[in-house]
Amino acid sequence: MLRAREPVTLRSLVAGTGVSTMAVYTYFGGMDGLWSALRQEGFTLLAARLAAVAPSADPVRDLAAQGAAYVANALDAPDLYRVMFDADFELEDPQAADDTLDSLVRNVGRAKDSGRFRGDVDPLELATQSWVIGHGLASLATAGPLPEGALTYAIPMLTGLYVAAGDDPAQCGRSVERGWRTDPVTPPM
Amino acid sequence: MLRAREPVTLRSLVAGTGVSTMAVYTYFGGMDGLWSALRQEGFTLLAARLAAVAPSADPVRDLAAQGAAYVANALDAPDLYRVMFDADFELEDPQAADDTLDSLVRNVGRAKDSGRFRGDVDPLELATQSWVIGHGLASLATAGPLPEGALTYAIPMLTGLYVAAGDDPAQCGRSVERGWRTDPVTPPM
DNA sequence: GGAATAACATAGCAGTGCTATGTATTGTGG
DNA sequence: CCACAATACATAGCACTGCTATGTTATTCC
Repeated sequence: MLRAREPVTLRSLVAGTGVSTMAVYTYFGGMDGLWSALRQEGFTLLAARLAAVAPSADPVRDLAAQGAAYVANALDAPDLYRVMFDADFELEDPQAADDTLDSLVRNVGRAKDSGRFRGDVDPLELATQSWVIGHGLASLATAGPLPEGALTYAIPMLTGLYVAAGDDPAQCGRSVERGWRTDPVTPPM
Repeated sequence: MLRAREPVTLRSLVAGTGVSTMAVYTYFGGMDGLWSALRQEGFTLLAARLAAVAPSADPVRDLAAQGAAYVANALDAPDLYRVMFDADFELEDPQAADDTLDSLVRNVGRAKDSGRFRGDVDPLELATQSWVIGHGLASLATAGPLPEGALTYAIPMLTGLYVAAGDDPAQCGRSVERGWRTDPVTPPM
């Protein structure tokens, strides 16, 4: 994990590569393009990591496992995560950000189909709310104010959210707990 | 609301003031100190705004009203809000950040005392979880990816959180709804 | 195999935060 | 009341930043 936090400058980037500063302009069109490409890469990695959560017979567990994968992804590369949401949200490929949500939306749909969630639950809305919890935890944890242990707040928070969506409290608690405890593994490149 | 987002430079700051760049070093000790002072001011304003939420007879309503005040504060000055959580969390006066939470913690305690929340609820934990929801919404909304209307997700999310803490679902829904609809007013300076 | 095009390197520009130094201005002890 | 020390700034300049204009190769196409 990076700790030094020295500034990322154009000249420091090309220092060890034996290449000149112009290469950055050839491939990225400047520093803005480089940061943009980096954010894009961050969302691609995130989407891949969420997609790597193997679906089980329990869609609520899978939702919690994806939440754990989301937070773990942020903590594995906190600087990258912060860069992703630093600038105004203008990705040249917004599809990558949508893919992040889509895998959540699908699991909410599965939970509806299996009768765990009520029929009037909007999958996109509930997925977005799960995202808000994951981002809130990841953002505060990577920024500093939230202690590491507070990440387990995701368990009661997600449980409350999914119980409100219709799931049985006891069963939901077990599902979320098991999903959250799932050791998230970085997907192969 | 600021839209231009031109870079904040030392020379552009002192341009119209008839003062030289050295004044910034006399009063803030450099740009880092200036940004730090700006973050500090942001937390002071936020704490004042949360403290300005007048307590009612319904502590759950007050919690939701503080959530609304938190998000409104972020949306009134989105650039300031982002600066607050941009850098590593090193405030010269962490008390200002703690004050932000304390007013929430007190309302959770009131909800416990009135029997709305269970006795085993940890006020600091539940206040922190409310903060996570508020920050998640505010951060995603000010960064761009979340549409404006999604801020009302706070209502079902907070309701789910407080119902899980022991509140009656129907009563909690009414309290949170009323609290969230409270028009937040900027406190006098 | 000559020409057009891309992929770089070199050098330099305007602008950045910051500091060394100089110069008033203010407060203070006798 | 006044020499004097300390503060509050202004001026000039340094090292560094992202970026661009121009030159120099390499590659590709017909």
